[in-house]
Amino acid sequence: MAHQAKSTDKQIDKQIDTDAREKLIQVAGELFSQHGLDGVSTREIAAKAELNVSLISYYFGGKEGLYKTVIHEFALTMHKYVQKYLEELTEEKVEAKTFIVNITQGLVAVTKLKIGLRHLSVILHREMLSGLPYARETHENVFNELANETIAVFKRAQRKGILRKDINPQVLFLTLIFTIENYVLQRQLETKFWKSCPQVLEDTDEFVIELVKIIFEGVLK
Amino acid sequence: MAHQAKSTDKQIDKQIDTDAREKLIQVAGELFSQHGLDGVSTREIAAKAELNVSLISYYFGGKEGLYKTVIHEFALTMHKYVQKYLEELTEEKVEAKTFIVNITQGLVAVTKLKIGLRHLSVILHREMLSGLPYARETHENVFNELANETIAVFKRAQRKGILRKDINPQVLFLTLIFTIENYVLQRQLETKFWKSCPQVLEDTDEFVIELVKIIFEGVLK
DNA sequence: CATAATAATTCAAACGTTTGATTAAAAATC
DNA sequence: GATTTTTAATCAAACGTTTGAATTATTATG
Repeated sequence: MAHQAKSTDKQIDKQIDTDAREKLIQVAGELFSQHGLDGVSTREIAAKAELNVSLISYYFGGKEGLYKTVIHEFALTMHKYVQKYLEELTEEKVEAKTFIVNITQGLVAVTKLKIGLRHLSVILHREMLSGLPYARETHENVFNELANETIAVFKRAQRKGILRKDINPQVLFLTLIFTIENYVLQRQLETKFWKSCPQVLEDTDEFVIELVKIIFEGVLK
Repeated sequence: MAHQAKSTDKQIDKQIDTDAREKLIQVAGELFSQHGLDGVSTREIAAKAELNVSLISYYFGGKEGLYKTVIHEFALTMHKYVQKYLEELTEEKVEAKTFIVNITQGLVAVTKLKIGLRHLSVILHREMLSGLPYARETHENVFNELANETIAVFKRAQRKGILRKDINPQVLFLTLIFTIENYVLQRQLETKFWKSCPQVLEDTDEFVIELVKIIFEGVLK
């Protein structure tokens, strides 16, 4: 009952977001990514944002509302990039010569986008561990679409003789996306999770190029 | 000050664990894996275990003590298997003929172990996202050891001409372990995270075999 | 253009509930 | 009968949220 208005038909984009609203989303994103929904109190968020606690209820209807908003704003940004990425991939110009280059470029783009939105990648990953209680819709709309299209590209490449036909395209996709997902997560941690692999994780381009080399060309011989 | 005793030099293994103590660890493991440390209350744990709340303080010195115990017991189990797995790998019998078979068997073993300890895999993964506040020691002792030894095996295989020398062994390790880690996590979720890949995730052997095929033999041509 | 009326925002204080932990008594065990 | 285990009752602190007043911004009016 307390969160509403601000859109009077005209002037929608003039002041639809107050400074306080944006600040809360930004600060909450950082804190939620570090400690999870239950690990952060509304008072902590308000204190770090230097705003009054009640503004969380005022703008978002409560703590959960703020959390959902953080995820939703992330989904919007992610969706744009994913769309753009998919449009290039779904072209029928799947050729042997440019295939590896296109795949690499796409993976680098997705990886860097996830790194840019690292806080929200962590939040979404934590959501996954709990069964997506607050991010199910976001995931289904954005990520499953990416999965379907990418797997379709692989199947097309198999038909054209670019990829081995005895490779499971779904496992191929999972291998790529799982590796990139964890790479982004580990990269953003202050604690180096795998002490044996320090410098490898610094340069994203280098990592993705190595990843593509391993997966597409193989490791043996 | 309330958590102690129970080890009177003799009779260590007779009654070192009470029924109540074991029940608390088991129930807490499930709940912590579902909702995280901050998402579960001591009263919830006690209620599900059908025990009194104060037993958590009595046996573990508090909620955090119970949480650490859950992780520690996991580490003990994991450490045994990792040791056993590494002993086989560090043999100097790295031969081209058996290399793929050995690697595949090792990966299947680790994957199935992680699936068997799925609750605790989730807890440890959540810990990772928060910077290992309670599981740093566990991770450094158990998992970095696994990483070092595995990477050493790859380097040895490179020297013997089994693996390509222009492959980064660290990225190779990360690709394998990241993929398996996420495979285990997704597998235990009731929510199918990647709707496009349903049946692929059922059979562990099949998944690992496909993974090894992709990574070691390559996907192109 | 100044002024009144209205709406949107911010605030300190307080609400009732839940939290993890403690206590002292009761029960069980040896 | 002494010790260990379990219980119900209780605690202060922290929780998310609500409140009603104060402040600022916007719109309507003369």
